[in-house]
Amino acid sequence: MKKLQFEFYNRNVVEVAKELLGKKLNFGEFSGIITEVEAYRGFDDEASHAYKGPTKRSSIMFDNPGFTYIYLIYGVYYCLNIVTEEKGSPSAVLIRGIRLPGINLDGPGKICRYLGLNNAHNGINVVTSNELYLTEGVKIEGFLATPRIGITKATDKKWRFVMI
DNA sequence: CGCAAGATTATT
DNA sequence: ATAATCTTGCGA
Repeated sequence: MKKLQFEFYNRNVVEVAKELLGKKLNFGEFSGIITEVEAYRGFDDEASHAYKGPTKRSSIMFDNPGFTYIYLIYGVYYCLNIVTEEKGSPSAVLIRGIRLPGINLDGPGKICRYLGLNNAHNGINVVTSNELYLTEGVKIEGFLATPRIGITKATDKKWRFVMI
């Protein structure tokens, strides 16, 4: 199946987040439908890792779209993001939920634990990689927009999107 | 150099 | 409600 191209990711992060719902996430032998995402954008979003400018961890969010951003949270769980928007415009979509045949994964930590994603998979180009990439998935009925989970700042932004 | 807080989850 | 557990980021 054809991979989602550079142009898909090179757009407003909120738009990309919404459209990622129903898309298929392929990693090795795994292939699951994305059911829940959150958008994070630098500069005007206090909850973003990129809010205070590029750092060692968040600098990839400032770079080209279509790359993975994987980080360790609370020293315990990894979270998978896809970088969006043009170089210099920090933003990323956090993958919070996917559905595999026979199993439902809700929560970014569970996804990475189940799939075996870790910092070795940080910075993968999902447009060209054959190990980790996204393809067209299912047509969705619709989605809900809610405040994001697990953050203490910018909770007024409804940038969490859940597939119905 | 030291320390507090963090885009989470399982358990009490 | 809280522990687990470590990297980042900020202050001294």
